[in-house]
Amino acid sequence: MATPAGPGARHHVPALHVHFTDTDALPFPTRSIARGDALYCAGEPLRSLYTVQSGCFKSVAAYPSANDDAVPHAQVTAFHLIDETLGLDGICTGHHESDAIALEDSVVRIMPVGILEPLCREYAPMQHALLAIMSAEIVRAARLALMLGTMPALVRVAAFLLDLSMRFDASGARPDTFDDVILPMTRADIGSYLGLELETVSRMLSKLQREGAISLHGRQLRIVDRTRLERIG
Amino acid sequence: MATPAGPGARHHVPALHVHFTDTDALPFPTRSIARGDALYCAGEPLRSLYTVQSGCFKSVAAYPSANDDAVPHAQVTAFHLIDETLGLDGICTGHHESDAIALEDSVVRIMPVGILEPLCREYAPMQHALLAIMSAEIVRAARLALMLGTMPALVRVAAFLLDLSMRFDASGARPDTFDDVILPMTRADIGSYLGLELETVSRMLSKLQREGAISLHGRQLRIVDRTRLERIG
DNA sequence: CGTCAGGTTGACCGCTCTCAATGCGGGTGG
DNA sequence: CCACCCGCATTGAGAGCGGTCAACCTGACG
Repeated sequence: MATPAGPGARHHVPALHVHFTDTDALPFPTRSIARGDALYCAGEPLRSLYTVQSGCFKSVAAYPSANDDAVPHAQVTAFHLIDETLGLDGICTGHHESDAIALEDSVVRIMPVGILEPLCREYAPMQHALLAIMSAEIVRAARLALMLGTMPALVRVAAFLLDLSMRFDASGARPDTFDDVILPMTRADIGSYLGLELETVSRMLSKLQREGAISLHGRQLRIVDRTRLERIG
Repeated sequence: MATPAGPGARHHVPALHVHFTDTDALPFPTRSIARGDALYCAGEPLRSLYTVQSGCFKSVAAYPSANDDAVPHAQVTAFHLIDETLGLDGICTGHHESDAIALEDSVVRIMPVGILEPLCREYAPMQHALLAIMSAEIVRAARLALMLGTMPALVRVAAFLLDLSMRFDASGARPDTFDDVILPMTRADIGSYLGLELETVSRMLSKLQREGAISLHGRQLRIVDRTRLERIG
């Protein structure tokens, strides 16, 4: 690897979901979404990008089975925590490519696309930030693909927990300490995201707990031995 | 799926690797790369984006194993055909996240990043095109992840062949008919991209041939029964 | 003609999926 | 307050897909 870095080097790009710090001053409107409701659905015309102010979302991409299965494969393609941006996948077609579902009662800041492009033409830092966010999203998706293509289940789960805890910590929104996280999604969501069945996720979590890397009660997760977890993931 | 579409609907976003049509008039310089050489390597500072004028590339992402394996997992994350753009993953960090290796003797058009952002601020269509390309790359990577997470080997290989043939056709560069393609990459490259071992790729190709969907001799591929292939992939 | 990279095919085994049973917690209504 | 239910989670047993190892084949090239 050409980028030298210390332990935990894999995560030297922690802010994969970058946020629009420069727009904090701008009076964008907000919108509240109840747990389980959709912020937008696949196929809808793209009206805005959204930044999570509170709560949490998952992006679900549906896959039209060629031979009209009644079960058109679907997969969670991303989780979006506080300060992270949703809707980027819709820019290319002008339509959303996935559903965005709230995992908790949530609030988002609305950035209409019609305003966004002219804004970026005026403010170079804003343009740069948008490009950086999109590029980071490309990198994030590519790493996910890499993980799904090459890593065994235990490694995927461990890496997922590390990534999630870092992002929760970055958001600074939780009273949780660095090592305490409440998982906002179900085992099925995690499994879908990682390309595993929910039973496999559960088994790997149990295994990590037996090995002393984590402790968990339901969705309450504590990272007991981060070093051990990093060695695995 | 909310977007209605005819057969082959999955590929209703054929131009996943969009190209800069609006810049054709601009006198960007070009560079030639010999087969097997690197256009850039991971970790290098991002100087330019590149559009393929002739030839073909693969992007290879290296993954630093936590416990310094001598074998730091690596995976092909993309193939880049004519008119498709390389280097987008480096915008977020200012450094390339992957190696770009030429699969044939190739020529690229060079677009310095220092010029790109000011240019996009002046020309709205160009800005829009760049955002569209990056968004499309996000969608492409997410779909790859989806496929690696949910599809069995035969489906992955079939979908890959369909995707590749469409992109070759879109480039219009080959004398090949729609159904004739010369695969520029090895079985190992395909396997790495699809999260499979090269033996599995070979087996799936043989199976598709036995079933009459394709015929292949080495890297010369002919799609005999596209409908059948689409039913699988 | 030998060598070597790339490709094909076979046999075996392990990881993960599948199916199924059980456990757990938080609601709601009797 | 308890019974019941329902979504979610855990755990086990068995099967299958794909990884692994190995042998062999093919074609290009010196």
